[in-house]
Amino acid sequence: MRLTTKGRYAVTAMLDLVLHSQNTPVTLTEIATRQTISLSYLEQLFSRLRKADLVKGVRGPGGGYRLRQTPDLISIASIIEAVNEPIDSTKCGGEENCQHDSVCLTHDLWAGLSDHIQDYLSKITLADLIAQRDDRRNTTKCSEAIVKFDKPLKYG
Amino acid sequence: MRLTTKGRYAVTAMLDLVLHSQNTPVTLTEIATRQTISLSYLEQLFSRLRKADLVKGVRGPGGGYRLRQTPDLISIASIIEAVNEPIDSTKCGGEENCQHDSVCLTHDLWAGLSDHIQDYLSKITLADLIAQRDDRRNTTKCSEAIVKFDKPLKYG
DNA sequence: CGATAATTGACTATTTTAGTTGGTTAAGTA
DNA sequence: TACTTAACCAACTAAAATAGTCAATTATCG
Repeated sequence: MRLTTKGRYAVTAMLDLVLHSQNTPVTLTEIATRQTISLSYLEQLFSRLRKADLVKGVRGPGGGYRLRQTPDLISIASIIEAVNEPIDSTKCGGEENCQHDSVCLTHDLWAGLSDHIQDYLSKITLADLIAQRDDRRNTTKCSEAIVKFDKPLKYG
Repeated sequence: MRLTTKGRYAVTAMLDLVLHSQNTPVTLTEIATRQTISLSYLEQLFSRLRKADLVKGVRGPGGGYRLRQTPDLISIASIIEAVNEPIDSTKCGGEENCQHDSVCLTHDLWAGLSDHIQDYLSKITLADLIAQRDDRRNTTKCSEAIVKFDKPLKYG
């Protein structure tokens, strides 16, 4: 699992989507202006997020994007995986010329690390991040408009 | 802490350096041919590794590179940090316009993740990887020439 | 002195990331 | 039906990071 700014953009956008989800879908234009990410780049990212079944696009006026599941079911790992190309860790996978040299050793290390991060991020969901935010709001001076979830949100 | 192929190259090269360290320094040309990394790219990487005091260059015939410390004192984290640009995680650090929005939340997440990986990789040393390799050699069919450390190696 | 190999810097190529442009398609609204 | 909205799509450009090339300098060994 690679960690680049691309995944970070995707997580930011998804978080924005959740935080501003009322019963109506959230448009990419809104997210773009709020998070200062270019609309077209968001389109690329959401194309992948949609294909990974994390979000659902709703066309036409009043349209936008909506989560497919509740935020507690969407892990950070799944978001990052969705936007990144699958990694090619099969360089010396099971080949017969494998000599357990430094290439192989590094491969093992990276695979282990990847698993580790994967494990870590798969246990953190969008809901966790929001809960963390709510915890903080009490102790900080930040005066952000509170997004209330007084009505049950639509998903899928 | 970013995880890219650059750090992976650096770790691979450092591992190769350790595995082929007799009492004489190891040249970049050797590492380049063994690991199929371009010499000039290795030069760039080792320039940084040297500035981070992980290796020491020895000029002239019979020269090459040598570890500064014993392999059990060189963590994977230190290698990756050495070759990567310091990350600019100060986008919304302590600014007054911080609203704990999704940008901030993602920042917190990333910072936490970075710490986590840092912690994980700082506990793995080059010596650990070699030990892992030695464990494996007994159970595999690989017939790599064994690098014996029958003489104490020079460092620094 | 001559060969070796690090050291340095400028420069090029490739890939990834990010953004732009210009459409089409679906759905809601007047 | 016409118009607007906003997803969806594809080709293209720009910027950045990664990877590699080339040429020169410097230290050291024989």
